[in-house]
Amino acid sequence: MIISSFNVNSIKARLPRILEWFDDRQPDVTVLQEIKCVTDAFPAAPFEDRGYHVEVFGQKTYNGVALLSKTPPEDVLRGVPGFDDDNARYIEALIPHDQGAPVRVGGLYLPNGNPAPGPKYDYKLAWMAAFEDHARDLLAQEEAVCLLGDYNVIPDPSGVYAPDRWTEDALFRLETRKAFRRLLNLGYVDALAQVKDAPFYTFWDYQRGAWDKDHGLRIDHCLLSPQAADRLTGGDVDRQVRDPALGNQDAKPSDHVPVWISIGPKETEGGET
DNA sequence: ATGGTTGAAAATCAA
Repeated sequence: MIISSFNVNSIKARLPRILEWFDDRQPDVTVLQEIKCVTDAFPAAPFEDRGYHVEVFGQKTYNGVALLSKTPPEDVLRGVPGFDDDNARYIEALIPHDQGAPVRVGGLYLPNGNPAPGPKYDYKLAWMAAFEDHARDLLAQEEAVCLLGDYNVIPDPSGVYAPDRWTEDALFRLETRKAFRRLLNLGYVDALAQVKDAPFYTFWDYQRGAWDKDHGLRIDHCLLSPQAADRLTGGDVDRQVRDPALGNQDAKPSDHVPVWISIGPKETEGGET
């Protein structure tokens, strides 16, 4: 079962390229971030035509997340429990697996937090604290859990093209990295780091020719509970989706690319692939 | 040191 995440930076502006990627990757579950539309305005039809169930947590102009799955999702949840958030940044559902135990999938769009320090950074840290509480509660259920999306966190220096230039940025500040590390210390596994060799990136700024110079950031992540990590069979970053010269030319690329992992029916011999 | 780009929206704000 392929579980994927894609910060699309507007579902409407990106639709031709998103559909092209869906047809190539054929994910069983996808979470989308920054759809930038209200729930009723989400273009569900082309996804439903491809056999997906569509769950949306929309917002006007900014943010907005969605969860699309080939099997009907159960226990759909919108927002991080117990956190009073003005923004639509989290959606979660229990997804049946055709051969094994179901996987609880949470899709998140963690606040950017810049400029730091300041109120926006305080909001980021508060969001991370609430998410940590929820992630801890999920672990206690002893299920296969996959929490993926745009974390807006660079976990370590390998995740940024010039670490020394980013030490004061909200995505890379020590306090941000420590909050991310606390999630891992709960018992979650950074799945992409398991299946790929560093360095690799998932985002390239639109400005300053970042793509051409490969000035990227690793900020989209997939965290797995032990029960899910034991079933990890693969994963990758679909980097080609960022190339303006490739793919459907009816739309420009997002500044993020899709990431995906594969979850098998049961525990794999020796862990990974 | 500044500027460079994109999207939604209607002047800027967020990224």
